[in-house]
Amino acid sequence: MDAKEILKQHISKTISLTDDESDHFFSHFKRESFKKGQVVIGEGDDVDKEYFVLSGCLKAFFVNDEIKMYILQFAMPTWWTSDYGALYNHTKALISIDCISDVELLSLSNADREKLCSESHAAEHFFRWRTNKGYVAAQKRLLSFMNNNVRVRYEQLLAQYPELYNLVPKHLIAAYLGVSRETLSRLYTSHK
Amino acid sequence: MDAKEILKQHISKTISLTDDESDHFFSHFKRESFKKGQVVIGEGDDVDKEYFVLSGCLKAFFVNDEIKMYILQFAMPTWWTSDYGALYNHTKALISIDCISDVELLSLSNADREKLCSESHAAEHFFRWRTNKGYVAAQKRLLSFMNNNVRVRYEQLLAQYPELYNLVPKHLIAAYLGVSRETLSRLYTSHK
DNA sequence: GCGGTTACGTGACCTACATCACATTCGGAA
DNA sequence: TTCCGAATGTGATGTAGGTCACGTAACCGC
Repeated sequence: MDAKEILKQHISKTISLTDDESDHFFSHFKRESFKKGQVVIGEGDDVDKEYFVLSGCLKAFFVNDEIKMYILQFAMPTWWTSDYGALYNHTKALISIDCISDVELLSLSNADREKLCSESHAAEHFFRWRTNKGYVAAQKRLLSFMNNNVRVRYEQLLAQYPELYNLVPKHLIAAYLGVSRETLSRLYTSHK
Repeated sequence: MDAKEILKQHISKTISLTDDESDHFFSHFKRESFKKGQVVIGEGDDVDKEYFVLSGCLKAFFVNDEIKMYILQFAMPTWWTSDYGALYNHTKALISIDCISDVELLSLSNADREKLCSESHAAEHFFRWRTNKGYVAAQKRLLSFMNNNVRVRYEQLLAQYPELYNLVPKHLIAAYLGVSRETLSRLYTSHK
């Protein structure tokens, strides 16, 4: 399935567009390819674009004191990712994004998103609902953080995204769960 | 300042409306008053409305195993609150909301919000940006949770919302920070 | 194929925070 | 005013998870 088709199917879950509208929407995106390990957004960068994942997996993360890394999101196909704080507020990136595997992306600039939204009520509607869902998911994760211990959070993560188990190294899973790699390692070796 | 004026000033930070448009927008809201301690949304309720706070303070919280309470949000004047997961997905409330002080609210039903958004591109734009900001704030809080210990999170909270110190009991501050009230108490009594 | 970097496990020990128990203070209702 | 429950402080002790240290195995570039 080609890039346009993947994007089209994704947006059609929220809004209906004619083929012409869909083409117009797609025409604002730019295809970008990255190799495993490449940096898409580095800390301190100016952030002008957000990204729609066609294939592969990225991580959006924050590094504290140049030492500890916390992963905010594993971005999988049909997910959107960027440093939205920096993108919306026109500040330097605090969050970095790099590639866990080779990836294919569609990028959309801040200006083009706003252009699409102002031209098209439907586009505005789409982006409203995309963020609504993201907001609810973020609240849910926050709650899980407060409410559940590491073992439960680990099991929930794998239950929801089983493909992560083979796709990403364990120390990154630990960084997503907010624990040390040693603690995560002990979770599934120690019985009970 | 009356309710309409408060709401108007709030939305004018994001979009420009004529007086007529502003009146039309406001006409979909219903004024609601609650006394300290009253429940606005209870766990298990059907959720049909979201709320804009005119005055007072509410808490949006989750109770685990009928024992531990975690506060997701202290809702202050000009903030919006609801169980958005339940509201958007038409499921029963998992989050409860009640009043820390006497409260004046403007309620907006799900249907009226969608009506406003479909009638008015500007309204859709407003709600998109409202959620965008909420999403960024939720990510920031998640990061603070992973990155900072209780003392730092407590200091950040009071630095950002000093009024909370006198307004809400400490055990609720603890529930927001995700720690026991005893631990919070020891933070500011023990030196250093 | 070699050498080094990365991933991962594991033991010993440390620390932040939770839990339990109890005392004290304070605000609101009768 | 009196009383009761809510809010708060504080000691003793338990525990999840962090940190440090070390070893091994897999992977990657040259």
